[in-house]
Amino acid sequence: MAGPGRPRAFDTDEALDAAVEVFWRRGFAGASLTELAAAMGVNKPSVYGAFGDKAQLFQAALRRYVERNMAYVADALERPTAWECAQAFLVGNALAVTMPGRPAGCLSVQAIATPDDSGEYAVLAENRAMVQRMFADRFRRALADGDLQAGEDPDELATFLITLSSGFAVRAADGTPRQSLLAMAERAMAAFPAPAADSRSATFEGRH
Amino acid sequence: MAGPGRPRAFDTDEALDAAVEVFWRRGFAGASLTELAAAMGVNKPSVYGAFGDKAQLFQAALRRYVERNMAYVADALERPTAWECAQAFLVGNALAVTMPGRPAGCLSVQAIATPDDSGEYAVLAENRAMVQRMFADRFRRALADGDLQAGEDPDELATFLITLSSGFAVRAADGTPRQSLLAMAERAMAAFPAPAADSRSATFEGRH
DNA sequence: TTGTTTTCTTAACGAGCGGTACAAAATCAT
DNA sequence: ATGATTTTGTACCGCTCGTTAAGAAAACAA
Repeated sequence: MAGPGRPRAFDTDEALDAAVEVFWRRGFAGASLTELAAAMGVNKPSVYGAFGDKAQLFQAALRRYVERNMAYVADALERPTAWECAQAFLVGNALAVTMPGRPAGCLSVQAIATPDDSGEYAVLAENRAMVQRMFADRFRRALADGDLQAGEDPDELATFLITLSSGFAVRAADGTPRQSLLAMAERAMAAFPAPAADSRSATFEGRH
Repeated sequence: MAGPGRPRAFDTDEALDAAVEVFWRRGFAGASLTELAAAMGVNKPSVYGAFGDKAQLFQAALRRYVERNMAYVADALERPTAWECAQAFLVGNALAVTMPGRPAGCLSVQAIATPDDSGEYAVLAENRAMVQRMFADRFRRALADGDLQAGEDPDELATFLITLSSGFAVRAADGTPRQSLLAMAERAMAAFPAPAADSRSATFEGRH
């Protein structure tokens, strides 16, 4: 496995995890390479050698974040009904943005406030749009399955979920406690069509 | 009115309006004093002379923004019922964050992504908290008036509204069109207690 | 050993940042 | 006119940013 040349003196996976943490707390522009390199336990030129420039490092960190801290999305998409799918997403998001011992909020929402800073805003917006598309497709399938009543707009329902989760991220960063977000997830589900008559009261029990 | 000294060569009100626009588009950290001064049509030392440092300029811009672009909040708080109040707020917010010819999103949400940049994050979080408190108080009064059914939590309802509006701001900045946000406002109101039996279907008509 | 290759450390680069010194210019009061 | 006072324009300060040049150090292959 090892070719010629001096071996790398740090674990790139651990270093990337540390970078995720810093980007999560500080955002893209707010995270300086000095702070990043220090948190990663590595000198700045080694960061460039291993990950490329700041934008590439951020995108690697975003990928890592998605697969490590947004697993609840894939989880929700596999639920049998559209209603359970939506509920699992909102609850999973509320939990994810209020994880004890991790930065409050969502890297994908908080990392960049405003457009034009570079291309990074587009990367995050595309990430949000992708998640939205996945739920819209799921709801389209639910419509075909008859699991969602005809006349409902799958795109509108997906937008509803992503908008709520974006709000959750902002509020979590403001310090809103987990329980408040879970209560809002439950309330919001009252606006989701066709509670399917059975699952609604049961699934929230014992959660808070 | 005019004391001694050379008279100011620019209109401070117009200059502040220009600063609002820049902070709104770029955020606090993203707006450089060079860009601010250029947009204000003023040299940098004159900005300091008229407004103080960047933080003070930002707070003046925020105050201006609140009174010029968040009038829908005071408007909503004066509605006769809690339900109409909530609906007016969500619709007003959806319209405000998608104003044609103005930056998409909300200055109070977008301007600062992450804490610790200085004290500015706290200023904005306090602004959001204040609005939330105003609605919680309004809903407490509604409870006393019997306008909101007993057992409802005014703080939870207020948090629900602010969370939605934060989500609206993020989504608007992503390019979500006004109609989508209005549809979400209407949908979210299905989760708001006690539609009061009369007003719900009527108030949304002719809006989109 | 002697290259070859890769990573390491140190130190610095140019650019842009928020903020300011300084003197010329424009107004008031006397 | 003559100060006193305030704003204006220019030019600059120290600092931090992302990024890189340069050489020492550590592995492999011959």
